Amino acid sequence: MSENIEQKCLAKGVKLTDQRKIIAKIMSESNDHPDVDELYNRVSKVDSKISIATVYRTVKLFEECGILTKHEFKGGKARYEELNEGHHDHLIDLKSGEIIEFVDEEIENLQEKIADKLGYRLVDHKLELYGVKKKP
Amino acid sequence: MSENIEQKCLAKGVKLTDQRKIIAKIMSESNDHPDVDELYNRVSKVDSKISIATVYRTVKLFEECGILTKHEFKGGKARYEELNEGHHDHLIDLKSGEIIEFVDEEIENLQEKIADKLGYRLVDHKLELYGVKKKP
DNA sequence: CTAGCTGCAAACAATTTGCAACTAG
DNA sequence: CTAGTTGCAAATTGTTTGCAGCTAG
Repeated sequence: MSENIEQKCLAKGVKLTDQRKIIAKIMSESNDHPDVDELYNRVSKVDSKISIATVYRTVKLFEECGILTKHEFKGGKARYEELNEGHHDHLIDLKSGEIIEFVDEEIENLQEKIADKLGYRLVDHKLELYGVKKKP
Repeated sequence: MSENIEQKCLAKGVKLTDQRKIIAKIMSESNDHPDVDELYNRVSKVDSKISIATVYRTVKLFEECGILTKHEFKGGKARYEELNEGHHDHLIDLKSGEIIEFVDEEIENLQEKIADKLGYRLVDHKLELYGVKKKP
């Protein structure tokens, strides 16, 4: 089964401080995509002494360890989400700001094919759809 | 044929000042995707008195008028490019930073289909591929 | 122990804004 | 004429960093 964030830190030789444990816990419990400010708010409720600098540092560290991914959606601050095995893309509701995750095999393959055709090996990609809810 | 930037401004009732004309001209002559700083450099060569604030303001105005599009590629400043009828996406060479434009009907359709399936009308999207050149 | 972490406040980088003087229409 | 624009410098916003003290392993 999928190991949790603390186990991943252990595996990477990353020191597990109290503040990191708290940030890790909050992130694994979050089903949305909080920005650093929001994450800082949530973290502060558990330990009000944690500084925002630590949150920034931790979030970057976790990203480098492959524990979190960073999203830079349109015109805003960076948002983070836990990185689990299943890759997915995002559809952002322009009215509400809600973020819907989706997976589509076909589109993944197509991207590989395009990169290949252009003479590149695909390393990473970003697909974001922006839309508004349809009337039924 | 496609109208030029100045015509578009006229049509939108946007006042055409000297600085806007210069910025418009530079942008239509640019085949790359300059960030504001780079654009400011190019513009300064024509009129060294134009301030960077004006460049920021103009670029935002032009974006709102549908004259330019803004790209926020990974971890950098915003880059701009003229918006012509032909939509395209980008592949970014992670080694050189080079940006390759491409069009793929199939992927465009697929995106519509996905949004639709999720109950949304697609308003905009962003697809960026990040890759490295393949050895032949 | 000690390499690595933390909080704090100051530093940065990109972008925005208030204001008084100017200019396109 | 006058609403809108500009240049300047100061202000904001998101993020990073130097440093002295603290802590996990």
